[in-house]
Amino acid sequence: MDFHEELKEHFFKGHEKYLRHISVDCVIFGFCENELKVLLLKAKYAGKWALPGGFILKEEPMDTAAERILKERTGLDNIYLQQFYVFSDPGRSTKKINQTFLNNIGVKADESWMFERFITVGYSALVDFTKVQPVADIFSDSCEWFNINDIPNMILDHHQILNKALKNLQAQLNFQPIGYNLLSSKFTMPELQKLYETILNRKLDRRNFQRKILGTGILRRLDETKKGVAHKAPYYYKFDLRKYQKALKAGMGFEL
Amino acid sequence: MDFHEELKEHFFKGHEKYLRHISVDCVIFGFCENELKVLLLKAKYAGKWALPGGFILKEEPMDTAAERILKERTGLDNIYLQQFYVFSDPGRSTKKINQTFLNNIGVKADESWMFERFITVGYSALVDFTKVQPVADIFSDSCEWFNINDIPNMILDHHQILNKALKNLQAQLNFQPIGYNLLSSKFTMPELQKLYETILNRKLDRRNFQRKILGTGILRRLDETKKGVAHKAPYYYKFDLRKYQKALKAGMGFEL
DNA sequence: TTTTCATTGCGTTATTATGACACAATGATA
DNA sequence: TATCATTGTGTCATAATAACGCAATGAAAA
Repeated sequence: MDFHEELKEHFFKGHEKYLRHISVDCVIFGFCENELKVLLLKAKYAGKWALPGGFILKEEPMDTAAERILKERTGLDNIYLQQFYVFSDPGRSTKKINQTFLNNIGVKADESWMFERFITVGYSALVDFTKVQPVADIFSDSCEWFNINDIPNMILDHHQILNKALKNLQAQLNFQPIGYNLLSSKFTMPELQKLYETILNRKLDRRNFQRKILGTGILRRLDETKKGVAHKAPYYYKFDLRKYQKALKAGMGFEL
Repeated sequence: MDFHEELKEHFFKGHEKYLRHISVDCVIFGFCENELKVLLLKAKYAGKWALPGGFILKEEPMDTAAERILKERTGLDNIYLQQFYVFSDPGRSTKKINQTFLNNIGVKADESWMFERFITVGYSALVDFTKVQPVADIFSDSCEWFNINDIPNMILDHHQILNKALKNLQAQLNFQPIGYNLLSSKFTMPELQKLYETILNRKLDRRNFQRKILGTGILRRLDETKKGVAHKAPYYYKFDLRKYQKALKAGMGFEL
């Protein structure tokens, strides 16, 4: 099926495949070069950016839909993913954008399930930046990482969704271990601290941070140190998966 | 419009009024006689109980839908209400219950938007028990309070929804003031403590509790004491609304 | 009237957690 | 070989927390 056929199919038959009025939008966080990043799509004809999103198949669990979307945009499986809020403004509709879209590919349409109001469930994902291969979807020209402090214009309420996701992430940081999903398998203490500082958007005391993190017992220090740094070499650490999972479930009273 | 007509209208025309596939379910918490209660409806023909729920009008914000449902079941306005989770199992459908329901009122039906899969958004409400007048809806025989530790059989995943709401409430207790919505306007310290103990399901030290709660500054002690108790009379307190609201927004680092 | 007793208000103390900071060790670069 | 940014480890004062003591209250029992 060629591109036009696929699009027409989606606009005029999509409601036979997907649930109406409900969508899923993903805020995909990555960490790179000491900066917190978010993966965005450039919506065709909207001239604005958008969160990776999609719809729920009629027999599909919502979490699975989010995983599917994540997999399509990043190539990643088995990702830490959770819903964080539902956005339901009655004005949430991409009618104008989608009509322009159809117009530009030479299709006149007054009606489509895609023009209707959508309630969207926000999902938050934490991924290993280095393992992601961004892939655009059929509504988008490109798929790129953006610094959290340098977000472009976005369609609809996507900026609000992003903000809520960030606040959610910040709040979680005090109760749950986070780094496992955002860092590579081994990392140094300064790297982990930078991650926390970036998410919380404030400086932390190096020594107190180390004491508290190690106090939780979720880290295992390796005998290996980082090579090629022009100063004392920091140790590498790994997460102790067993204790990490335990801390995830039990939560950890934790004040940074 | 009589009862039958109203029901048939709902089953066969409801989708013109409401969004398909989406519902809202409310976990309504009250506090009475030192026990945490939840308001449930007895679903006709299901023989089981259910959370008060409903649907979203096509042009209605979801929060407004939840408020509307709450108002209809309790008579209350301006209630503390928040979404806490979305439940989306593909098997979430009241098809069987609703078909029995229609059958019993003499209507044969193979198709109705009400038979389809529903994704439901869970809302949690905190209300003043003494002000509630429980009212059943057209799908229910009765509307009653249940002790949180003595919940009857419930339809679908409503038990899971209730559990999630309770966990959510417990988690909030450490960061946000709660009592204002659940207690009458004036109350004693032991009453407030009982509320906390009931929600958290564990004993708290009387003296430490008082120190911490007062430390937040959200309470104002009245000059009045409780009358007619066979021991030292406790003072009455009120919430300092200004500081209470402030604490709601800012959160309060708080460990019980 | 007096005594009893469960409960309250207000307090103390030991322990633990937290924030702020000092200092020697490291290892590539100058 | 000296320099220097950065790391590992430790200290100390302060704040928060848990555990508990004791006198005061006031209706009910004696």
